[in-house]
Amino acid sequence: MSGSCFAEYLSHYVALTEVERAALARLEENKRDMKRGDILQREGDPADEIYVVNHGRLMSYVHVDDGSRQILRLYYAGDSVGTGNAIYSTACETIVATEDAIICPFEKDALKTLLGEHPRVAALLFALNQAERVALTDRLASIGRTSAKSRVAAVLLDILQRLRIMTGDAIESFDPRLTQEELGDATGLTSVHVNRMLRELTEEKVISRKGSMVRVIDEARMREVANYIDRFADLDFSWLPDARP
Amino acid sequence: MSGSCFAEYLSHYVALTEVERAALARLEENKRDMKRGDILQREGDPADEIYVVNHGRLMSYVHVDDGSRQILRLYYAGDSVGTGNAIYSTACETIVATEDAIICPFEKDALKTLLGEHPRVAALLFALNQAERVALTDRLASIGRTSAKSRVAAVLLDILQRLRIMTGDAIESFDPRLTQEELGDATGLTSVHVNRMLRELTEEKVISRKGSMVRVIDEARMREVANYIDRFADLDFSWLPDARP
DNA sequence: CGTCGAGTTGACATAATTCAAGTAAGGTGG
DNA sequence: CCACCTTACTTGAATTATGTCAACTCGACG
Repeated sequence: MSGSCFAEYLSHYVALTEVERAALARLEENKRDMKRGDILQREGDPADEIYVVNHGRLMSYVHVDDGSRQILRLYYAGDSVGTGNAIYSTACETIVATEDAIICPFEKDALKTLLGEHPRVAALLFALNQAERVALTDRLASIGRTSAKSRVAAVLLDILQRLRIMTGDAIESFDPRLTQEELGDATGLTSVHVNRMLRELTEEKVISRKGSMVRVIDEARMREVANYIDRFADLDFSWLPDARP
Repeated sequence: MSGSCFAEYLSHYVALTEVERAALARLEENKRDMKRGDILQREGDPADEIYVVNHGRLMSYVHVDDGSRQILRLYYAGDSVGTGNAIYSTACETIVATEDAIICPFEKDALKTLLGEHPRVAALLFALNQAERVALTDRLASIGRTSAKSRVAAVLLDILQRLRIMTGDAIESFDPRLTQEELGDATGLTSVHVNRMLRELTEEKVISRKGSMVRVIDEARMREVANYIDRFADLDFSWLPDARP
């Protein structure tokens, strides 16, 4: 099997050397199984480890005052999770599996070695951090400045886009693996209102739904509604340093 | 004078070697003056350069559909700005000075050199990216899940906190250097509503205002209202690799 | 076959926006 | 130094988007 999901995911962007692949694979030596709903870490837990998703999907969230929560990110195979743990001694987000998953924990110290010995990988991680930063700012704009319908469309497109990259397929139909309540927690809405927005999108024939599956019928319209920006269209990794010989 | 604001800022967290300082200072060799309102880059501009703030304050924002905008971040001396440019060929955010400023542009290629030759600096930048990521998720939770008053309080506290770190002083009075409209663009509110929230905070004696100056009178209450989390209290840089000899 | 969580829908409540009409403050040219 | 302009701030009234509450349906599962 693939030695490392992490390496495989990074390979989408840059051709890795064998040495680099091996170094990345070392992060995935340990595996841990998770079932849907299992919690990887809670806010406030000691933050000793970072994780790579080997299989399945997870999400991270934080609680706010009144008991509601904000979903921060969704994670897929190849993503690193809990990277914030690198710089904090306690976790600042809760991480939970949204479907059965396999994750690979590694000690913070392994980062030290990796970054110290593989400058190009360090640069690549820096680059991916930037991508994540931009993804977060896109969500900030979505939640801060767009309508409920737009936000719901945006989160759905976001998931679809990521699944396409993972599978390599031009799918239009997918399972978000989030309840309407969770979609609400991701978009800053209530589950009731998410439901109404889904209904409207359905009535307008932008999407259709069957069970938990969502099919994007009119993708152009969907992107328009969502204010969607394809951040993968424009990537530039030309400046990465050369691999160390 | 200080060779490098960037180095100085990083020194808050890690003792840099002379070699590292010199490498960082090299990024700040060129200086460019800006006046309040000057635009450093616009969304869609070619993204060839990254910047370090030498002096003054800036902000970044994106436009959304209907002509409104979302302010993404505020920048202060020592911050790197436009780091997203590293991985995109066109800029994804507009950057503008909120007061007279001096910024130091450098080519993406300089990053290549820096990250390749100074692994510990690379690790430190990785770490700071994580801090920025967490700051963004805090704002996501603030905008997605808290009331207007809470959001306004949060953005004010955020600015105050950063000014304190910069000046090293325990100030309670400061000038946000943002109009109420801009505060609205940062929090996802209208300027009218920002005004009302400021009034309420004033009436409740949490803050007082004179001209554009804001004074935090009851900081405990302010933090409570804002749902504030001090992300600087809990930092852990112990895992950084050693400086290269 | 009953229970439980998720989804659905309507009626109503409320936070925040929009519109509109002002006031204060700072900058500029005469 | 004053009159004028402009931009930001302030406030009230009406409107709208979204939230709240409550009831009901549906399908999964033991």
